[in-house]
Amino acid sequence: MPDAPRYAVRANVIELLTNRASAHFNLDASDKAAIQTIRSRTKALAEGDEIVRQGDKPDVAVLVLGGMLARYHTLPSGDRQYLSFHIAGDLPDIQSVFLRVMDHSVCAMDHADVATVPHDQLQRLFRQRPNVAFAFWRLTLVDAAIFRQAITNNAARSQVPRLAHFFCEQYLRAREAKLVQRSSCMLPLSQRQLGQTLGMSLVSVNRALQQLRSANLLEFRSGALDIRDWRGLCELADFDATYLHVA
Amino acid sequence: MPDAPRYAVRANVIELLTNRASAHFNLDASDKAAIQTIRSRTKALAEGDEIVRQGDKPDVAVLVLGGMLARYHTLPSGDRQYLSFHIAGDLPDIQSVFLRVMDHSVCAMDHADVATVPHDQLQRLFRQRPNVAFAFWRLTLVDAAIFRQAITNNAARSQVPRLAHFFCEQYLRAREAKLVQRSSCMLPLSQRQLGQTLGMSLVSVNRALQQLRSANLLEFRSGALDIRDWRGLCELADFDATYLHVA
DNA sequence: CGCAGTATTGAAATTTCTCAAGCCGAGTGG
DNA sequence: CCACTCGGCTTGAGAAATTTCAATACTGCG
Repeated sequence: MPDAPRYAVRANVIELLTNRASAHFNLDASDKAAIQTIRSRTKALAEGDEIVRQGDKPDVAVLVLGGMLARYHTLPSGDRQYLSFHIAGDLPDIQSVFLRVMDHSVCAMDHADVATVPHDQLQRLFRQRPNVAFAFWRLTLVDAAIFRQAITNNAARSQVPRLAHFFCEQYLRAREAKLVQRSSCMLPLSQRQLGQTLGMSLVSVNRALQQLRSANLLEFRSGALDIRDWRGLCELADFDATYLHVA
Repeated sequence: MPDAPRYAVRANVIELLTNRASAHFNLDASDKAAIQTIRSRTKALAEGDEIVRQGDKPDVAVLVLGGMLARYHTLPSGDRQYLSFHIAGDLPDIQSVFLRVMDHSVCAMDHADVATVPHDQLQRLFRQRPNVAFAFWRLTLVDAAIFRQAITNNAARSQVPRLAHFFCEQYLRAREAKLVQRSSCMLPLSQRQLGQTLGMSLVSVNRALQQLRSANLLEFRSGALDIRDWRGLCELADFDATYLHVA
């Protein structure tokens, strides 16, 4: 028997999809009804499980129900570059509906539950319901805006602000998904993985973390991020949430 | 009277749009006919002209007819981080159809000609012709894939391969747009701007360039890139074109 | 209890940046 | 036509940031 459920799984699929889509485009009743026709399969993942790999040609897309997934490039050295992290309600590989070959991989950072939705169902839905298509299109556009910000973060900010900016983003996205409890959210990354996200060495991550801690801006340990001084953190990070295009 | 045209301008709009869209999704005759109803305004830009700025809420999108545009973030220091460069056929800010506020700016790197297309026309077109919507959606997804690659390039590759990778990408995209002539393409960036793209100092760019030159891989000067050894360059850069999702 | 993976620390090695000066080529005005 | 200027390119060298190496804790789990 699989692990005990860490959160309600089944039946969430439609609700998550509908909520997420509604947040991005005005949907009417028929749009929502159309989303209800989607049929998916849920699946439990263990830490490190790869759900799709660079080079694959999947015929389903993944919806995160709980836990955290990551997208990453695999370098010839075998090293990873993490690109983004995904929480409940995200569709980390929805681009695969239109881009046949995966240019990156997707894995679970921790236990996670996902639903897989066949591409053809999604494409049919998008074809019949332009509003729904626009909603998910917008989702992928916000995704791209986040990637742009990551370019700037990795290329133009020095290490401490860079790390701070990353935390701001994760925290705000978690809050948006109602996954923040008392100023803290799940963030199951090791310092090494943080380094593979931000282009920093493990040692540098460690030292940057200490600075953030000792400035009393946040705590980060055992897979959770706890914000102590949001204002201060944003200021240090030069964080402006516009690019997340919330609301 | 404006500058003499450096390439055919008018009338290209529909052709460029149709070609670009067809490259991304199978269009039938009615789809193409619908694209023909698009009405646009053409505009000549001088080097440095900003066409939209971070924070703007534009109601038109831009199609590049000739020359080169760039997208960039402006940092609080006033410094720029370039995000991507765009050539004939590209729609650098099509995301603005669905994301109201610009999270970055767009400027001309050189003389450029563009057409502006009202958002509402595009949205109407997408609503009536799902295939066309899918084509342009896919375009934005390739864009995102390019951003992902830039994250990896800036964060995980050392300076010489990083610069090499950037050149590979620009060259291949130019070739795709039929803008390569005898192994060379336009690339009107100064070394400083190259640095603001790749997160390198001007001096580092200069030294990395010298290495690429002396290894006989390429020439780069006065706004043009000339490839001498494509194989060698790709190898050095660890360049794999999959992410451009050509064809 | 002990292993394995992760975190922490110090110090040397390396990369990269900054500063500063000289060069070169295109455009300008005398 | 030439001196002048300006921006971009090139070069050297010291300063700073960052990585690597290596050794030592710490922690959760079997």
